[in-house]
Amino acid sequence: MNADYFTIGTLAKETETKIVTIRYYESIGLLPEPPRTEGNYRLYNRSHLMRLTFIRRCRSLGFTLNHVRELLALTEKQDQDCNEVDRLAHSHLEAVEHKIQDLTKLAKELRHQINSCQGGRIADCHILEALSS
Amino acid sequence: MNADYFTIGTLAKETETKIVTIRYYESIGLLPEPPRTEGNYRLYNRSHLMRLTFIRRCRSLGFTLNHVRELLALTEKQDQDCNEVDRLAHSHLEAVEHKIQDLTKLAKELRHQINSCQGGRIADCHILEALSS
DNA sequence: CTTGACCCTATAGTTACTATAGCCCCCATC
DNA sequence: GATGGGGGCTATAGTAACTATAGGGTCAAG
Repeated sequence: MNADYFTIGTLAKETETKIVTIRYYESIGLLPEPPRTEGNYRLYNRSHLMRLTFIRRCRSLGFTLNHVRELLALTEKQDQDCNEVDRLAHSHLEAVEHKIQDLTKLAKELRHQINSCQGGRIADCHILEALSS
Repeated sequence: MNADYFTIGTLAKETETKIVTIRYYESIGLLPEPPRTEGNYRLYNRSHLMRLTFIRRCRSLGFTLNHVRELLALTEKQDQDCNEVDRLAHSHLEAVEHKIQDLTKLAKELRHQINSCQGGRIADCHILEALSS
């Protein structure tokens, strides 16, 4: 057994993902089928770890699995004609920048609310207003 | 009929939400039951619009409906003792700041990729690396 | 050689929608 | 005032992205 390989439980812990979710991603082709041990255990390496970490972060940022698939495809389309890649990257960048803007507004209001708490009571809360206009 | 009130179709268009999704939010108590016309049509106003806009933005930012429920509750807990509110606001702020960091990294790599496209071919892509460490 | 932690497949359940069926309201127009 | 088309209503079933459970095999430690 190579020290560079690890089982699904380790991968799950490192990425804070449920084991069943990892197998689910494999079943829908988002993660490649890894090699197996003689006892039929899946064996993962660093590249699986990176790919899964990427997927999980994207999911927590509100991208759908199809979005993630596209982003991963961008990675794999190196050294190819890039009109399509460019178009996709632009559209994803726009979405990402919009999300950053929204989150920045939300963070500002949360900080405001935390500051308002100094006196023991909440004065005025604009969390809803931050993202509702 | 007051001009300040509008039907579910209008609300759906304004918030880019499916009509069925609005009714679903009502059914799980995330949106209040609106008044009805004599013909049993739901009638919404600006406050419904704001609340739904907030919910939809939060969802697109990767918060679960339970997170959204908590954030909305923060808004409604004005003038109450604020230990709990403060704790929640801090924890949400932390999550939001983390999301901003991740998105900023992703945006940087997307911009890099877009620039690489100048020559007609993609040189090196680090989108995956941006969110996998 | 058994025990306990971990892995396997397969299937059913949950969350957050989304689509469809079958019917009602409203109002413009014939 | 009948009628037809664009909405709205409820109720139920289906989809996406997980999550839990059952029933069983693997493997290192004692």
